[in-house]
Amino acid sequence: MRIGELAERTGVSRRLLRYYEEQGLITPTRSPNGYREYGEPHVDVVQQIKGLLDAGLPTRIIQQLLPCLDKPHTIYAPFVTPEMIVTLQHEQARLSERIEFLTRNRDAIADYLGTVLTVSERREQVTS
Amino acid sequence: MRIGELAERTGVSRRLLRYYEEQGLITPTRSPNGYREYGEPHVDVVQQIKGLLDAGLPTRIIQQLLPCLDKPHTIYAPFVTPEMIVTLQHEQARLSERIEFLTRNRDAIADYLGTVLTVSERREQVTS
DNA sequence: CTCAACGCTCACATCGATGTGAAGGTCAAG
DNA sequence: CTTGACCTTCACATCGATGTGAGCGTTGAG
Repeated sequence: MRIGELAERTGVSRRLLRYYEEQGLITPTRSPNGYREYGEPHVDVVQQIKGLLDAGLPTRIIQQLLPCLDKPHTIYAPFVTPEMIVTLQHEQARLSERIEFLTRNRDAIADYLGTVLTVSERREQVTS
Repeated sequence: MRIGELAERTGVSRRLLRYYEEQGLITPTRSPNGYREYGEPHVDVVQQIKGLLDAGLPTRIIQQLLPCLDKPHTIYAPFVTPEMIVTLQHEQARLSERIEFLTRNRDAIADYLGTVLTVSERREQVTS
């Protein structure tokens, strides 16, 4: 498919799709006329990128993460440098921290909403 | 305490502390000489802000979140507008999505590392 | 008294993610 | 053959989060 369709199906602007490419996150092939050609898998990858991006990860990191995020692991140990492993472990830890932090905050909001809604409910009963 | 100490204790630059204030996230008092004066609780609040910020939330949202993130809920239902509640619920849902997404990705990395490390371990045994 | 270390404001710079638009190529339908 | 809807590249603009530094006030120690 071409860039327009991919943009529509992923909700990511053409501009950004080209940007992701420029950042080395995706590498579409080119038709003879120079148009970018994307395959079906690109839809998921772009969603992935989008998600990681607005989770606050920079493209630099995403680039390192992507290769190990597609299900059938096509890259084996021989191709993975020790530095890569360290980076991954590091990034994994950061993700865990992030998750814990967000969970704590979400739960705090839940608490708050729980209290607030209970109170306004009680008031409703009184005034009715 | 003054801005320098707070910066040092939170790892957030003076510049950013002033920026947070400008965005309405913290409101230090002022000494007679015009210096900002922070209290002990500000340390935690700033950490909170920092965390939410690099989890990708914009200051605009953080501003709405903060009031319901301090433990003793000092603000009750009467002061909470229905719009606020809707915003909070919305933001809570977004946080949940984010958490799920990050968790999936972290687990994928864990998987990958598991595979990779197992393989290189096996190779180690063979070559040794 | 003076100097270093801090504070203040203000403004301009940078960086990454995005938008927007110009100038032009490709192609299918009328 | 033209027109409209795509595509291309390139460049400049914007936005939020940050850095940097100028110019100036405050304060405490030597």
